[in-house]
Order: sequence, then structure tokens, then C-alpha cells
Amino acid sequence: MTAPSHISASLEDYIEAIFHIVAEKQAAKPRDLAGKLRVANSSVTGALRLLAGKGLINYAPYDIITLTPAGAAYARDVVRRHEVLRDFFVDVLAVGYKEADEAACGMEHAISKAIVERLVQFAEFVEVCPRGGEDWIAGFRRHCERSSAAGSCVSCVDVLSGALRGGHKSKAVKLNTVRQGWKCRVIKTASGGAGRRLREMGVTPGALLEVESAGASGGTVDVKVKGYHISLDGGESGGIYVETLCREQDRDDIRRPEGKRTLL
Amino acid sequence: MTAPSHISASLEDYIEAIFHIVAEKQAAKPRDLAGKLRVANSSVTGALRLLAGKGLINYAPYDIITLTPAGAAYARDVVRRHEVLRDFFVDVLAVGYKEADEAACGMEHAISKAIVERLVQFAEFVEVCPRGGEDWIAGFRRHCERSSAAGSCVSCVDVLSGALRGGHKSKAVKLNTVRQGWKCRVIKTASGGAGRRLREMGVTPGALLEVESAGASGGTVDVKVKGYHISLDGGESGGIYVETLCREQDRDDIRRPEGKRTLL
DNA sequence: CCAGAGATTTAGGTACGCCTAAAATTATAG
DNA sequence: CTATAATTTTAGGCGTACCTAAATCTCTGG
Repeated sequence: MTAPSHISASLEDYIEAIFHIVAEKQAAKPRDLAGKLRVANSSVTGALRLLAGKGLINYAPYDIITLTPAGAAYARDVVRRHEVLRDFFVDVLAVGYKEADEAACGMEHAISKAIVERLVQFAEFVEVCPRGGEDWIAGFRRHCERSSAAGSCVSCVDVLSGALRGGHKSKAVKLNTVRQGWKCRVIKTASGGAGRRLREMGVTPGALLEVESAGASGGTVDVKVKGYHISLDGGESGGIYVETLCREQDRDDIRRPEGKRTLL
Repeated sequence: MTAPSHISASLEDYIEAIFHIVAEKQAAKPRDLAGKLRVANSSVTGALRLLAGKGLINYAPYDIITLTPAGAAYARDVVRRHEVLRDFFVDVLAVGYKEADEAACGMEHAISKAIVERLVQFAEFVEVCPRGGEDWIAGFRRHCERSSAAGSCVSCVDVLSGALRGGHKSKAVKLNTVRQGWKCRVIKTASGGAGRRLREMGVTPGALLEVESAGASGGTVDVKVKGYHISLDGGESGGIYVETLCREQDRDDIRRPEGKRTLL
């Protein structure tokens, strides 16, 4: 009797659309669905038969469409995934509503239960924690606006700056002296042609980078910047000055295990 | 000559797998792909023909597989989406590695460029902002561990508690007196049978909720808790005491517009 | 070098998920 | 009450993406 716990992404879209239409005008008709999902009328018929076969909707040819209790429960779950994602993008990541909604639309079918719960908890935490809150997100929004520039958090309650971090002022060191696992901030890049390539790839003053491997032959350094992996030869890394921030912790429970990955 | 900017989710998985195999052992063979993607050998052949047809891989029957420059660029992009998502889940949301990797695997095909950039920026911001940092995330991790309990941020640098928030101590009010748009925290729920249903649905002391509509006929109140929408009748909402936190702002640029939504 | 083992491709099938065009049904206007 | 319009379904087709089974190719040991 239980409905299958997993239906295709496409059918989830259909059931989600039915949910919204029913919430608005009692019952849905194929036309409404075709319009909302931007598919041909004939495509709707097939989907409805599948959903009816799974016991999620009440449907008979030429009749109106409503959700069964199981279908309504399934729809609520999909809608929650959608809304949690969208609200996270809007409220925490400060993404515009339309963009957030579209992204959520595509991602809602793959997101896991655990991640949904964590997104909810994180949004709550930001709101509740004395170090978070509206003004903190506002600080993030400013950070985004001029992110290609300094990239730091200057206007984010500067008062706390020293107090919380203990104001550690690392001195500038050459990137090729930094050891594996350290994160650092770029202070200065080589001027001129040699540095240009790197600057174009995101290695600019203020950028955060993480040293992924160092000390290989020829002083090559592999770094990660903004999620990009970049290899620098000895000359390049010697022209970059950075301040070290912290060492990536070796937390076995959360760091990627060695060996081959199980999934893509 | 340019490769099509968009290929199917399935082909993205193939090209991503090829990327990782090639990175490890120079060239890939269909067998490796079948193993990594958990599909039959014969399924691989078809995918390879499609990818070769799009100019993303070098492939001839019975020959080894390598990426073309265009394919390598595409693969790097997919891998970055995957890693950015996974690292965000692990480093910010404090999700376990394996779970994060699996979720990223499913979501990487739908995530938009803008969201990827925002995730990167947010992870950087958390690390760089004096109000964020390692210990702040540690506070979030603790918050998660006992989230079903108090739900607040007690151990998150209590020292700052009053200073930052101005220590506003709202008094407890009945939920049915709260007006639309306000967020509040549950202080006490009705004991006994009436309250049980609500407690089971997430309305527990410490929970955050947002009043979505109030003052409808019969004192009905619609609230949002943990992403769930719940309707409370007059009796139920009268037995719940909350403290109000803040009013949802009317920021037209980021709040959901009125009228019908364009997408699901 | 040649036979068997293993890897790869081909052949043929199923299930989605969308389409257009035509047929059937329902709604509406005169 | 009928004729026309609108909606919905059916029929048939296409592309993706997987599968099993059989044919073909490559590799390797004796």
C-alpha cells in the first residue's frame, strides 16, 4: 500500500506542480500542468497514468486530478526540499530569488535528507547564534559585491577583528616555502607577464588558497583557489607572497579518506 | 568546433570518471568506466561514441580513451562543481565525507554557475570573517548534535551573547497574538494530548518558527517550522508561548514576488 | 603461433520522457 | 440543440540510457 519511496525526477516535477495547482484551485487539469511544466499536453497524459498507477493521484481520463493522501505526503516532501534549498540560497547565500528558485528546481531531486536537515539547521544557527544574524549576512553580501577585490571582511564588524582572532599577523612568506595542507592568503603576486597568467586564474591579492602538494620535483606547488586546482612551477610560486592562516586539520571523520573514491 | 556547452547528466558522469581515471593512470579503458559507474560494459560503448562525437574524448573501437582539450576543460568544470558542493557540505554544513560526496554527485549536474560561486565565497567568508572561523563551525556542529533539544547556540562563545545582540529579552507571548511575518522561538508548548501532535511535528521549546499567516477565521495560524508548513487552530496556537525575534524584512529584490511562481 | 581467457563491441530489447498529428471527448456559443 | 472551439487522449516516432546475450577482438601463456 505504501507508495514507492522513489519516483523519477520528472514525475516529482509533475506531482509538485499538481500540489501547487490544487492548493490554488482545488483540482488540476492536464492543461494547467502542461503550461506550468512547459511540455505538450500529450506528455502530461502519460505522466498522469504513471502517477495514478503508483497510487499518488486520483485520475481517470477526462476527469480532474487530485492528490491521494500518499501523493500529498510525497508532494509536501518535494516542496519542502525545494523551499529549503531556495530559502537557503536566498537567506544565507544571498542569491536573488528567481535564480535561487531555478537552481532549487534542478537540485531538489537529488538532495539527500541529511543535507536538507543540515541546511535547515544552518539557516537557524546563523539566525540564532550571537555571532551570526542579519547583519552578519549583510556583511557577507558586501563581501560578495567586492569579492574580486580584497576579498576580506573589512566592514563586517571590524570592532571584533582583533579580539576574536587574537590578531595574529603572520608575516609574508614566499608560496614555495609553504608546506602541504596549509591555507594562506595571497598578499602580492609577481608583477608583469609571469604573474598575469596567475592573476587571470584567480590568484590575486586577497585570494585564499590551500597548498595541496608541495616540494615535488622542481619546486612545483599545487594549490586550490576558489575550487580550481592549479599547478605552479618553481618560478611562479617563488614570486607569490602569502600569509599563512591555518593548517587543514586531519579529522578522519570528515576528511576525504585516502585511496580511491567510491563515487564520482 | 566548440563543444556543446551542455551535455546530459549521464555523459557528465562519464567524462568525470574518465578525468579521474586518466589522472591516475594516463589512459582509461571501458572496463574502468563500467566499474566506476556501475553499469554494464556495453552501456559504456554507446556513451563513448556520443562523447567522441561531441569532440570531448579521443576514442576508437578497442583503443584507449583520453580527453581532448575541450573534454578536459569540461571535465574540470564538472569536477569543480562536485568538489565545491562536497567541500561546502563537509566544511560548512559539517556533513560526513561519504554522505557529502554522494549528495554532491547527484546535485552537481543541476547546480548553477552563480550558486557555485556563492558557495565558494561563503566558505571563504566563514573562514575569513572574524565572526566566523573554525570555532564558529565547531559551534554549529555542537548545535547540530543537540538540535532536537534547545536548538540555540549556548556554547558558541557565550561571552559575545549580550554584547552583539543587545540582549533583548522579549517576554513570552501566545502564538496566536503574533502577527504575520514575524519569526519567533518557542518557549513552551501545551502539555498533554493537545500539544503532543505539535511536538511531534517539530514545534518544541527552542524551535524557530515563522508566522506565515495569522488572523484568519477562527484564530487559525499558519507557521513554518524547519521548512514544514503547519496550520494551527485557535486552541493549538493559544497554548504555545513564544518570544518574538525579528520581523521578516520586505526586501523586494530577494523576497518571493507575489502572484504565481514561474517555475516549480 | 595459437588457444583460451578476458575485454570490447554489436545486436536487440525495455523503459522513460518528450514530441507532432490525428482522433475522441467535453465545453461553449448561438 | 447543434456546430464549433477547446481540451484531452491515442498513435506513432525519436533520443537517451540502461540491460542481456552473442559475436569479435586483444592479450597472454605455453
